[in-house]
Amino acid sequence: MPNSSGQSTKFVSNSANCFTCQWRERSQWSTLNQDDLNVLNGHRKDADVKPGQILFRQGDPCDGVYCVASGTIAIRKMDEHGNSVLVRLRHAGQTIGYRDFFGGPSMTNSAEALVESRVCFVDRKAVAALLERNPALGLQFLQRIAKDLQDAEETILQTTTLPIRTRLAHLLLTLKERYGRVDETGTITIQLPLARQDIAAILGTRPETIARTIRGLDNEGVARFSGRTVVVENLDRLLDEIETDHMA
Amino acid sequence: MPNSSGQSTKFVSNSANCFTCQWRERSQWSTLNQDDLNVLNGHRKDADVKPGQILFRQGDPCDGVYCVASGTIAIRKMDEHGNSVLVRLRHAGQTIGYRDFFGGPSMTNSAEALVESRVCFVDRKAVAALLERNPALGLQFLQRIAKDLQDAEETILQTTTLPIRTRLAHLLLTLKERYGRVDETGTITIQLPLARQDIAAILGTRPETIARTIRGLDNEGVARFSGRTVVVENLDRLLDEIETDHMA
DNA sequence: CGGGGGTTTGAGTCCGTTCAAAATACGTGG
DNA sequence: CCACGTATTTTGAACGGACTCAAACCCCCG
Repeated sequence: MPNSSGQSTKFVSNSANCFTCQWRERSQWSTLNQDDLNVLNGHRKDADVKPGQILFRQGDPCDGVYCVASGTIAIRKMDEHGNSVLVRLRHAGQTIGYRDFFGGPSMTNSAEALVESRVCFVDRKAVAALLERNPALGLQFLQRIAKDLQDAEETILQTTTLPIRTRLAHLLLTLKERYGRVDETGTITIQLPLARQDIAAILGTRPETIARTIRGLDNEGVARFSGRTVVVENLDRLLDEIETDHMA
Repeated sequence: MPNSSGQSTKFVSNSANCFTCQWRERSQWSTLNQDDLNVLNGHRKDADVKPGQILFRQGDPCDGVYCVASGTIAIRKMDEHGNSVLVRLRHAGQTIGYRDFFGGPSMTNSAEALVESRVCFVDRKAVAALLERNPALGLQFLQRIAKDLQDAEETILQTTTLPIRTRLAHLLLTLKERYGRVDETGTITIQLPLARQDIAAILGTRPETIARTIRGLDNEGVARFSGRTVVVENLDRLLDEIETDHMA
């Protein structure tokens, strides 16, 4: 059933450069020395991907790993009935596909650009060679997968216990870290990289519910929404949404 | 808020033995040679844990990893409001706590015996020493965490898309693998290691809902429940529950 | 026999869904 | 730059699955 239509992105360009990549120090590649970097950079291809474009599909063979140079990528998982969720977001500087690189023969989910992005692809053999040369790299991946698992368990807990409004507040708070800007008065402006239906897919609900929930937050002045721009004037109001749980 | 009451299990006994452990070949320790096994066995303690007894709590420092010699252990995660879910089950032959061993300083969830069990504990330093001696061990852990992450994502997908009845059917199917017995007529009998409230905690719902859902399956003859014994006479009936989705 | 935790059942409510339609945003070509 | 077609978002009304609260039941154990 997977890999039903369309084609995955072809990585042919070579305009990026690992040596000058601003994200390298914060990525798992930070452990690589100059020689290693030469290997990495030599086996790297990149591509410019447009919103909606697919990097790879669930079920595709795992040919290597992907690095996000800029933009935002959605990782989706679907079942045999066509149900799907947006499992996680990957941002500039993050790597994609390493779980399946170690875990299984094929991709267990698909990757799609949400906004115009630039992505690098590193061939399977190159990754294997680097792991051989530099054992610390494996530990880096290990720690990242461990973190991903923590996040996934956090998501499980939240989706089964918290109402959608609270989960949306959580999402806004995490998006704030990466896409938010604070002005002198303390007002926060977030440029969402997500369409409404993608917000729905992250929270595991329907677009209609998201529209209503957003309207609710907007009406009550917790956050002002217009298109993909969110303005939060009073951060405490938003924090209250996740504190109180609106249970007790 | 975590680690609120009671005390974790003390591991003092030394009645188990890694060399004769029947699960070793199927575990990540299968890569260890005789010398390595000596290290492992020398730094191992074990304990007999009763139903409801706690191995460790969320927030505890991560002092090492745990091996289930027999029985079933529940891994639970809770948030600051007291909400909790049963994130996964660990059975005889499986290891516990390796995610936090690599990922973070402290335990991100707690472990509790569901039935009378025997569990080994391996000291943090011993695990580190073994990883040093045998790099393949790290890869083994890597693959297991990757698998755990796959399972977690599968759970996320199911909890957000499937109704509880279908999820219960899924759960029964997986429990069948480990706790099921098939007689000559093809009838399957499953001895659940779980109380009703734990089934609820796995599916992310309330005990009342589980009681009603079980009653539904029972009434319709999909599976007969009495206490912790489940009898499935026609496996196809159960499989239909997850096939059709009862959507289209 | 009398707790006491776990399970079941019942009735009412609510949150989120479904289906359908209107409104808005977006991209493309004239 | 505007007009048009398409996709996304919003709104409405009705429905339904799971939750809440509460009581009864059960079973195991002392």
